[in-house]
Formats: sequence, C-alpha cells, structure tokens
Amino acid sequence: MAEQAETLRRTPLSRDRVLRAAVALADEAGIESLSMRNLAQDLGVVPMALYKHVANKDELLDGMIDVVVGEIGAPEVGADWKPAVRQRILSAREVLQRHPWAPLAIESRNMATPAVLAYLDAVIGTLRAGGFSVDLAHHVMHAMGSRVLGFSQELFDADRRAGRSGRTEPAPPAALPPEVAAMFPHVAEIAMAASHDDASVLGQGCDDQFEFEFALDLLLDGIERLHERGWASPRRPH
Amino acid sequence: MAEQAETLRRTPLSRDRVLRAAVALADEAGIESLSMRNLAQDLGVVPMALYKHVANKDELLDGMIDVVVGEIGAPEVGADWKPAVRQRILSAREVLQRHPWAPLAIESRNMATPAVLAYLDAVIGTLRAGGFSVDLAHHVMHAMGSRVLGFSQELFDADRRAGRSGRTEPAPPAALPPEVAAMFPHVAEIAMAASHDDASVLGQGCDDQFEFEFALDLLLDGIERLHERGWASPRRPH
DNA sequence: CTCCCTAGGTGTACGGCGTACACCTGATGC
DNA sequence: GCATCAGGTGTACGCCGTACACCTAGGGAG
Repeated sequence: MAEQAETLRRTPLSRDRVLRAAVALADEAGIESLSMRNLAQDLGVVPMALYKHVANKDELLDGMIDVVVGEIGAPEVGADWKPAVRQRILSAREVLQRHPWAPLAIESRNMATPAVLAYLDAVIGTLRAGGFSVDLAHHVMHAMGSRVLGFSQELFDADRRAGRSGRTEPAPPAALPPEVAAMFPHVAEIAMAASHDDASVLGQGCDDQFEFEFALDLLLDGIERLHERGWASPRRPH
Repeated sequence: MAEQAETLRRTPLSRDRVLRAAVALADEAGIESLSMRNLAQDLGVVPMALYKHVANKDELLDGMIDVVVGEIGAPEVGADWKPAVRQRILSAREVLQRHPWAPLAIESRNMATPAVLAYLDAVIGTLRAGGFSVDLAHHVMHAMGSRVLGFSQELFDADRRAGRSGRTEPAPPAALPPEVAAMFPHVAEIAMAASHDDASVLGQGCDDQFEFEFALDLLLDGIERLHERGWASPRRPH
C-alpha cells in the first residue's frame, strides 16, 4: 500500500487531474466541502501544489464547469429544430443531474467559459438552421434562461441546495405543519394534492422531470408559434 | 460626535435593526462583503453582539430575504388573473432590482421563509380565483420558476454576479475579441446584432427588461391557452 | 433597600479558509 | 557535470463564522 500511495503520488499532477478530482469531490461530498485543502488531500499533495495548475479557486470552479458542460453530447444534425433542441436540453439536464452542485456554481460565476460558449453556440446554430432570425434566436435564448442548460432554478428543490449529494432519501412528503398550512392555504392545497397524488412517481411529492418538461414544452410551443408567424422584434421608434 | 456615537450606541440593537443594516450593507457594498464583522462595525457593536439577535449567518440571510420579499406590494384584487399576475411579477422585479444580491441569495438558501411563502400563496391565490385547477396552478408555478419572484437567472447578466452594486457603468458593448467570435459564430452574430441595434435602449447591448417581459409573456400566453382548453394533468396509468 | 435574575453587549480564542512567498528537488538540455 | 526550471513543499498572514466565559445595567421580589 505504501507503494501504491507512492505510485499515485508519482503520477504527476496536471490541470486535468486537478479538475477531475475537484468534480469528483464536489459530486460525492458536496460543493461546500470542496476546499483547496480537501482537494489537495484527495490528491495526496500539499495545498499550494494546486496553484501550479489553477490560478485560484475561482478559476478552479470555472474549470469544473467546463468539465461538466463538456460532458453534454452533441446535438443530432439535420433534425427539426424543435425536437433537436428539446432532446439536447433534456440530455443536458441528465448530465447536470449527475453534478448537483453545478447549477448553483454556474449561476454564481461570471461565466464566459469556453465549453459553455460552445454549447450555447451549438444551440443557437440549431435554431438558425431551423430558420430563426438572429433576433428571435436571441430572445429565445434569453427566455430559456438557465433551462437551456438543463436546470430551472425551481425555488424549492430542497435536494440541490447546499450541495449535499448524500441523497438523504427523498424525505417523506412531510406535509407542512398545520399551523403553517392555515396561514398559506393555497400553498397547502397544492402541497397536499401533490403528496397524495401518485407518490409512486418518484417517492416524493412531485415529479421534477415532469415539471421540467412541462415548462420546457410550454416555452417551445410558444416559440414555435412565434416562429411560424414570422415574429420580428418590435422596432422601437427612434 | 462622541455624543452622537453614544446616542447611536444607546439605541438598542434589535433583530429588525440588524436585518435592515445587513440589507443596506449588501446593497451598497455587495453581498461578498457582508460579514458578521463588517455588519457589526456598521452597527457600532462587537461581532458577537449580533448573535443575540440572529442565530447564525444563515438565519441572517433568511431574514434579509424576508425583508426584501416583504417589500413587494400586494396584488390588485378582482382583476383578471393574467394582468394581475403579470403586474405583480413585474413589481417583484422592480423590488429585486434594488437588491442585486437577492436572487443569488434566494437561490442558495433552503427557503421556506414566511415572506416568500406568503408571496407565493398570494400568487397561487390569484390563479385559483381565475379558475385554475390546483393541478394546473401547481405546474404553472413550477414553470415560472424563479421568474415569479422577478428574476430569471439569465446566464449572462454580468452585473448581478459577485454582488457588486457599484454599477461599473454598463460597460461598452465590448464586442467579443475576434478570435473568440470566429470560434463561436452564432454567439458572435447575436452579440453583434444586439450591440449595434439601438444601443440607446439601455446603453448596453440588450434590454434586460424587454427580455424579461418577452419570456414572461411567452409563458403567460402559453398558460392562458392551456387554461382556456381546460388542461388537466395526464393521469399516469397506475 | 437589597438581592438576584436576566437580557444583551464584550473579549478572547479556535479552527478553517484562500493564498503570498520563499524554498527545495529532481529531471532535462547543453 | 553543471545550470535551468517546472513543479511540489512549508510557513505564515489575514480573513471568516462562532463557541464560551464574562461583565453590566436595569428591574422585580423579598
């Protein structure tokens, strides 16, 4: 084992190895326990060694984002824009779900990282090939927001927050305490309906995947309608 | 001045005063410089004094969120659901724009804070009053995601990130460096169009407000159509 | 009037963080 | 065989959140 450790140590560090180790650490221990010190320990190295491969922690995060965004597969070429975009976004979602820390990380960075730009460029390319004007494509990308990367900032997905990936088993429907329910009747109504619904669906109160596709299709349908009608941006009177 | 300081010091601390000072500090110096130590200094008090009024920093953040969400006005009652919801969301947006750190803070907390629940409850109430089924209202809330609170996680709004509020003046259109443009032609195309568009609009390349309303109306229109058609959730065969 | 209780501000200290800076070391090129 | 230098090391600094013991002023209760 001493020799194994020795072997591992002898494998030289590299930017790539650092980034992959960082992603792995964040995946299994949560983003909040990704510190330069922990990461260095995982790599069998002293913290300052990392700085020979990444400039600082922010750059490390950017690199990690590029690694996971790079995992998203290429879109099918030649397909209709709508199924092509839809499929690509759903596959992005699949990737990001393997890295629960990524959405928050992406949103809190300045983000013009190469892999993200490449991804966005490909999506826009699909739209343009489908006959979208530059203008409409532009607004569509904004309208999609982060959904284009496969996540939707749900306001309530207790899991992703705080980066824990330990999956504390989906938590029993929990049904908010009655005094709270009384104060927020409409919220309670929905929570209740969602929980005695068919809980089979995911073990928890509501089906994330369904919600995601619901919103995605709502947007795609609306976009399709605009596109068919030859929507053009209202020129503001100058 | 010694006596003024004395007066200020004599004004007893309170949870409310702490929260307001924290919001003010985050507003003007950015969320990244909101530390217990800085906040205490602003209040003319020693850091540990704060802990007599908030349990810890996370609870402080929750309290701050409640303060800003509490600023959002009540919706007009009796109006049609669509303009009512639209107007309420736009006014939420107005509030949140005064606190650029809030969206990120909201997204990174666990968030079942009272003010947020009250706000969501009111929005759902408007939908239900407009004849929405519990089910449809539920999915609609998910589809809106964080947009319902007036922000949209744009993936690119350089301003909000990192909490700076110093408004470094919108930055000249910047036109990405040519070698980058060559690598991402579709992104470049859009960036270019947006920048020589009518830059008058906001001084920067593209009009945030327009983009926000574009996406909002896309969703609202789609939702209206579902509602008119009496959409019901597809019962999964059990 | 005294005593004690308690709410609330204080001081010190600890462990963790990111990272600047000087240093060492072993492979590589001349 | 010696210089170079990429890359790993060690120490140290200043920031962070916060545990814990302490002090102090004000207000009932006896």
